[in-house]
This record gives sequence, structure tokens and C-alpha cells, in this order.
Amino acid sequence: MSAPPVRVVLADDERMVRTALRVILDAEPGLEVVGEAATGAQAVSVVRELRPDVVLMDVRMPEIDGIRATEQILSGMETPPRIVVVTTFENDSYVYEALRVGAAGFLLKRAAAEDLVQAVRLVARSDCLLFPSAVRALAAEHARRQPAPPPPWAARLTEREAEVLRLMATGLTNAEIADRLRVGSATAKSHVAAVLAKTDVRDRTQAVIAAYESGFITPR
Amino acid sequence: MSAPPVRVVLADDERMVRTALRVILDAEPGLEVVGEAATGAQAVSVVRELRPDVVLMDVRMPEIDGIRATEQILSGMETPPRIVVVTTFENDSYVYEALRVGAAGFLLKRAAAEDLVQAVRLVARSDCLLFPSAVRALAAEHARRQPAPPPPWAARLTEREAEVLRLMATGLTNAEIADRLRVGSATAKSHVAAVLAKTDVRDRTQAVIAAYESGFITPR
DNA sequence: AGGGCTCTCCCCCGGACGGGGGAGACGGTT
DNA sequence: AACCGTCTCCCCCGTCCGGGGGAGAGCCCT
Repeated sequence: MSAPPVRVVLADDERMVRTALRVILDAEPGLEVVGEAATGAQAVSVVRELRPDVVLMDVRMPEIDGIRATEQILSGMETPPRIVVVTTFENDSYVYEALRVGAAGFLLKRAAAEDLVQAVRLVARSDCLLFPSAVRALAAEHARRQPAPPPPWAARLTEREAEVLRLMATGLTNAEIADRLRVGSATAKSHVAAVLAKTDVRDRTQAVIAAYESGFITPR
Repeated sequence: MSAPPVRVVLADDERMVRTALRVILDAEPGLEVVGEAATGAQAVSVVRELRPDVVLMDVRMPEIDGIRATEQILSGMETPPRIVVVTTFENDSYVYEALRVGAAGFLLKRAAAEDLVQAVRLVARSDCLLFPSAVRALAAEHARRQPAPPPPWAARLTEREAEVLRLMATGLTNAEIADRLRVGSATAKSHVAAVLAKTDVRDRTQAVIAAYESGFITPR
């Protein structure tokens, strides 16, 4: 293991936190804390100057928060470091923000020292993302959308009716649906009527709305 | 470090993969491969019997795939193991599926041996999630929704027209919109006409669809 | 003072839509 | 054999919708 040490910069507005992190990381062979920053603005300039491999970035900081600092660092450098965002609460919307701007990882402040060390090592070596239980929230968030609560009426629709509803949701008229299905317009009409009855709505527009709202169809 | 070893079960339909994983993991102090399974069904029963700490679960397996096996294990045991889902491609929709059913982590087969070991250690110790670059996709997916691409025609709508479109998207008729806005039905009608023209659609249903698809309004 | 935009409201008209019936054909279940 | 569900198609009828005109009041900007 004669690999060059992983160079780390700490960005946190509280001196005690920086010190604690430095003690933990410097005690590890192969890890080296090369710089610190107490504000987002400082973080940006320090990182530009020192070009570390990894940055531990606090979210809440004066002047510029960790998210925007991350954004600026990643967009302004040709070989940006891997940035691990650190926060106290896992249900922060910061999680999503951090991922959106391109952070490589996410870490809770209450993480164990070993987790911290392994997080830095992993992030430094690959583009792997290391996560605390915060990702549970992300996963839950995603799950909340994907398997949308099964539409109660969807099960009652026949194959044909479901097909008609999908066509309705593309903005087709009864005649166009009939053409598409190669059936008479009267048939399309009665299928539409069945859909309206089973979804318990008044007109095709409300049916389409119900389809979107229930997750029967999804945007894009 | 006199902690009891982390007990691992491997589930993969290819013997060579299982062997490779076993070699890597058994070489690590503190890790112990206690069982293997070649199908999803086997995985479920083996895990129930051996009660390991961690399961490395392949996605593609005969009989029952890794996702459903994960689901069954997690729902059927009082203290289920942490399950790390393993796959070959990072852009699989399996990533989302795995998270949805409650997998603790996600790993690529081409991950380095050290990453694998650390993944197992991390997952065994905490409820942390360890991720490959696959999470990039998840993050991107999430980001793709949040700042929805601004509708091109939304800017051209007047305040009143936008209001009318939102009401249209709740399934109201022209008369109901008029009542809601405290204006004559002719007025609501002409606003609707303006919306249809500016959104370049034929009828109110297509307008509502455009509103959903463009992100002008969002489900739920 | 004039012009442009928005909001308001009116007319007529044709077509699409939705409600109410009914009915034949097919397949599966009892 | 009788029944039910599904898909297919037909009739009539009233309403809502969208297209085409036009027009007056208020506003802001030049």
C-alpha cells in the first residue's frame, strides 16, 4: 500500500467539528487533512487552491451554504474533488439538493468514526456513493412515486377499457379511438361510457385527470 | 476486535460468481460465508434457516428473481438480514425496485474486491446504504423531476388564463369555472379558448394533458 | 391622444360528447 | 342448458364544447 495519501479538506463553520474530523481522519493511515474552511466561500477558494481528493462539506454554513459551494466547486474546476456532504438530520431536503448538484456522497454527523473513514476511502477510490440511512428517505421518496397507490377502479376496468382510457389520455376523440382500435365509433363510445362509469367521473377530461392523479398513467 | 463475525449468505445462480465472492469474503477476518443459494426460492429458505447478518443477492435468478426474494425475506422474518442487491448493469430499473422493496444496499458485480468487503462490513454494522455509481441514476432521476423543464407556453398565458387552466385541470366545465371565478360563462369560455389557442391544442382534455406533461401541474 | 393588452361579455352555429335505451356474438362458469 | 361478462354495434336526444365573429371598459406605456 504505497499509494499516495488521500488528501482531504474539511468545510464546517464550527471549529470543534473540524477538529474532531481532523483527529479522526489524521489518525488513519493513507488519509491526510490538508485544509479547512469555515464558510462556503472559503471552501470554494481553499479547494481551488489545494485541489484535494475529497471534501467533507457541511450543509449549513454562513455566506454560501454547502450545496451552493459544492455546485460552484464542481462546475468551476476541470478535475473537481469528490464532495461528501455532511449534515445533522437525515430527513433534510438537503439530501436531494446535494445529489442534484453532484455530490458524491452523503453523511450524517452522528455517523461512527469508522463509517466516516470508510466513506472517505471509498469515495476517494471510486465514484461510489456512500450513504447513511438518509438514502432510505430517497428510496422512500422514489417508491412513493413509482408504485403509486394502486387505483381502486383500475382493477375493475377490462383490458379494452384500460386501453381506451390510455388513448383518452393521449387526447384522442371517440372517433380517433375507434380508428386506432379498428372498431366502430359506437363501440369506442360505449367503452368510453364504461370508463366514465367505473372511474365515477363526469366526462373524459375528469377521467384523464383521474388517470394522472391515481398514477394509472404518469407524465413524460 | 473480538466482535462475532459477520455471517453472509450468497445468492447467485452462477457457481463461479458464488465461489469468487466466497473467496474474497472468507479471506477477510470478521467475515464468514455461511451459506449459498442458486435460486430465489433457495435464497428465501436458506436465509430463513441460517439467519445471516448480510445477504448478497443477485437480481437475475431462476424461479424467483432477487427482487421478489428480497421482498419475501424482508416481509417474512422478524429480524431480517440486511440485503445487498448485486447486478451487472447500473442503469437497471432493478436499482429502484431493489430500494423499493427495502434492500439495504446496491452493488455492481464489477466492483473492486475491497469495495465489496467494505460494503458488507458497513451494511452489517449500521443501516447505512452502500452504493455504486448506480445511485447517480437515482439522483438524476430525482433531479429530473424536481426542477421540471419550464413549459414553453406557460409564460405566454396571462394570470387569468393560467388560473383557468388550473381549474380546467380539476375537471370543471366552463360554467363551473365561470361560477368559481365569479364571471359570466361567456368570459370563462373565451379564457378557455385563449388557453386552447396558446397551448396549441384542440380541446380541454388535451390542454389538461399538456398541463400534466409539461409539469405545469403535478399529480397529487 | 393614441395604441396595445387584458378582462369582460355577447351573438350564432355545427360537431362532439354523454345519457338512455337495446341487442347480437362469443367464451367461460355453474 | 342457462348464465354472466366482455366486446361489438345501433338508435335517439339534449347538452356541452369549441370556432367564428365582434365589442366595450380599464390599464399601461409611449
